[in-house]
Amino acid sequence: MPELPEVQTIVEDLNKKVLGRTFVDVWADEKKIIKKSWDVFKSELIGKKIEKIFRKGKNIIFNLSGGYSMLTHLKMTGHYLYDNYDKADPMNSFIHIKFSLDNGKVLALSDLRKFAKVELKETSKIEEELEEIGPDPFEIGFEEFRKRLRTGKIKQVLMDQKKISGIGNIYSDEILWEAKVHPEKKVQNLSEKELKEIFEASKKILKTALAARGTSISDYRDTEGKKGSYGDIRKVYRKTGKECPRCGEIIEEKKIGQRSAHFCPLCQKP
DNA sequence: ACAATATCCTGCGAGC
DNA sequence: TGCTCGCAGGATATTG
Repeated sequence: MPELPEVQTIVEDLNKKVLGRTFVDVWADEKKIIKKSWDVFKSELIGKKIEKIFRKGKNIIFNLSGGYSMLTHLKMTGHYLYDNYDKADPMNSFIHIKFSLDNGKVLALSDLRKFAKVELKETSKIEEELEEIGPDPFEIGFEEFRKRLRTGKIKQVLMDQKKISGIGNIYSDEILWEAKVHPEKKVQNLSEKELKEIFEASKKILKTALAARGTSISDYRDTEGKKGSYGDIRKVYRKTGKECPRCGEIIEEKKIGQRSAHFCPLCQKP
């Protein structure tokens, strides 16, 4: 599922490929992904030029001409595919939206589970929406990071986009393993040292994953339909029953909230 | 005010 | 072999 490293990779690719292009047509077979009337969406989008593409948390925002912006969230299984992507991979075959561009090429949105969200609104309204989303670990220093966490189980808090954005289930597991902190530990019970470790681990893991172009254990693909390689070097996520790469203990899995957490019971004591 | 739970969706792997 | 069933999960809505 796309988290910060995957979304950032996509945004960088999109900036190289579709920045400055104008939408000439749009097609969809699953119109519920669009949050407003299809006819209105289509008529508002066509003719708009892509002036800027950026990321806020896990959201991708296209600033368009005419004071409009398109906000997209890929949720679990969404990914963008551009022009000549890898069609041999079945994961790239769940295409529900196709944006036709003025260079004759197509930007498509593939989404197996159809959870993705596409919103087209005035830029000021989109900006209001984005204010709800907290900063990612690269945008703040340690003091701000600590201030934003406050209470709750650390894994859940790390995944709360209002507090800190960009981190989901995969990287929260990896970050907490790196920082040697149990996922169920309460924020208020964490030492200064542990909080600092978590903050530093957040940046380290996300940076490493970005360099690997993300994690593609299940569904994530880049705009060419290619996989990222962080899955090959991950330590704990979906490694239940395997040995901890640091101490050799068997990795455990536990439901925290509705999410599965993977951790080493020896390195990450409760 | 906050936290726990249900909801959306569909391919896949496990189990019979 | 082929079926059924439950799981995966981000964010939001709903309930406690």
